[in-house]
Amino acid sequence: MGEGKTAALRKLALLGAMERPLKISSAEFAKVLETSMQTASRRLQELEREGLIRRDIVADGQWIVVTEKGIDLLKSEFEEYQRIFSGMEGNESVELVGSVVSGLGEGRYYVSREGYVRQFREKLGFVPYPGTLNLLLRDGSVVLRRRLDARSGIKIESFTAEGRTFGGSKCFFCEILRDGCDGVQCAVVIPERTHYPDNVVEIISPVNLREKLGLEDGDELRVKIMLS
Amino acid sequence: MGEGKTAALRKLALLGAMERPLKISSAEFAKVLETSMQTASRRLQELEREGLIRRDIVADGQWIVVTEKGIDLLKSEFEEYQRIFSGMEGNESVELVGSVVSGLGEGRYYVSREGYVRQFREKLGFVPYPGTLNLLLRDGSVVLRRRLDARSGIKIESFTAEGRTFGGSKCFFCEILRDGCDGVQCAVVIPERTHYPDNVVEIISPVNLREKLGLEDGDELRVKIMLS
DNA sequence: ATTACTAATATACGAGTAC
DNA sequence: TGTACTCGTATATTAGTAA
Repeated sequence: MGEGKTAALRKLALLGAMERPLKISSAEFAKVLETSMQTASRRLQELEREGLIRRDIVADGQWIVVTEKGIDLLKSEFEEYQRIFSGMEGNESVELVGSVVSGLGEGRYYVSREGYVRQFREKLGFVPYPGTLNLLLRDGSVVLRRRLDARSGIKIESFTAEGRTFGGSKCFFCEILRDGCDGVQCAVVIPERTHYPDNVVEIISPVNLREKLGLEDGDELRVKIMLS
Repeated sequence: MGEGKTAALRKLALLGAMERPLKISSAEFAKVLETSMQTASRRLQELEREGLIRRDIVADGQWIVVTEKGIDLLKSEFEEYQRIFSGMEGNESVELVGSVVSGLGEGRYYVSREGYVRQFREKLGFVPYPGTLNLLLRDGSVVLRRRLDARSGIKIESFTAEGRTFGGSKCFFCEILRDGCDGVQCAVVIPERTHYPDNVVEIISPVNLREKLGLEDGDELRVKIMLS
């Protein structure tokens, strides 16, 4: 019936077992969890075995207190919910992991077109080094990246020049999560092309990131992308 | 491995499926949940069957969006966590359910003692009707009531009069959750006696609650007790 | 009353398979 | 590639029992 281990821990916390020892019997706890007495008893054993609660068994029940480790576990779930519900109104970020790959040199060409450069300077506040740092996303990050699809980001308009059309894109400020990268302005650029792969992100920055960070193809990189 | 249904729903929400349809395959979702592809697939079926998500299955995956019902479920879990963690710093409350029972008339005697009345007036802001409304707590509420043990409440000092000692107690403001009870000042009184039963609460109020609410023995009543 | 076994049964999981 | 079966096995649950 219940949802298992953390649900049990959560109920104990709700009953105040984080603040002080809580006196409760397995039968009473079973009613709280809406399960059998045996399962309630077993849950308490499990939680104790995993160091999430401390118990003192007495004749007519047990005194229970949630440990630091237990509180940490609850906190991490709480933080997930905070991200879910506060993320809806703004300042949110996504962390992606991927490995450095060489593009086809296309990035270099596109990023330095005058029509783009002017918009980058005005909307991002910097003129990018002519070239993009391409990241091939790891499994889990591909799905996370799709969060960007829901966001409008910073719009870069399409324009015509040299007798052709250069498509629009959207940008998100980001941060390379690596030592010596604090304060380096970066952004991911996501072209609006309908058939753009979803397992790659292109990063631009005023500096040559590849050189500054000594990156080789295949190196893993972690990027924090601002959704707001 | 995972924690089941709501954990799956939570992950979907974290991937942004509350805001817009999320494209994901069972295999990808399996990696997020750290489980098998089959289980991931089954989870999505279950969530759909229970109306927590809506699905659109296409050739290369599925589009998923969390329904209103799903959002409500997540919200209710989020609120539990908020109660756990914000409750720690103050303005918290506990809702108890119990049935009205007749006391032994003791309440009437004690509550009207001058030494108590003076303190009630000063510390609670009202002079109670001479008599207490006794609630025999329901199963689940007995455990919840123990949260009051962790709180100091509003202290009523012991005193001597009529050649004997009248023991101390602590009070908590409360609110009767029933129509026509808005704004009626109430408080629960918990004597300090060591052998006081834990399945009963005594409520005082400037008015005769029994009469005002037309209560009979056995009627169920819901009370919201302020812990701060 | 408790907690916590044991053993029978119910449920959940994941490899294999179909489409 | 996908989703979603089946089916053998692992895990979870609970009635009964012991202490």
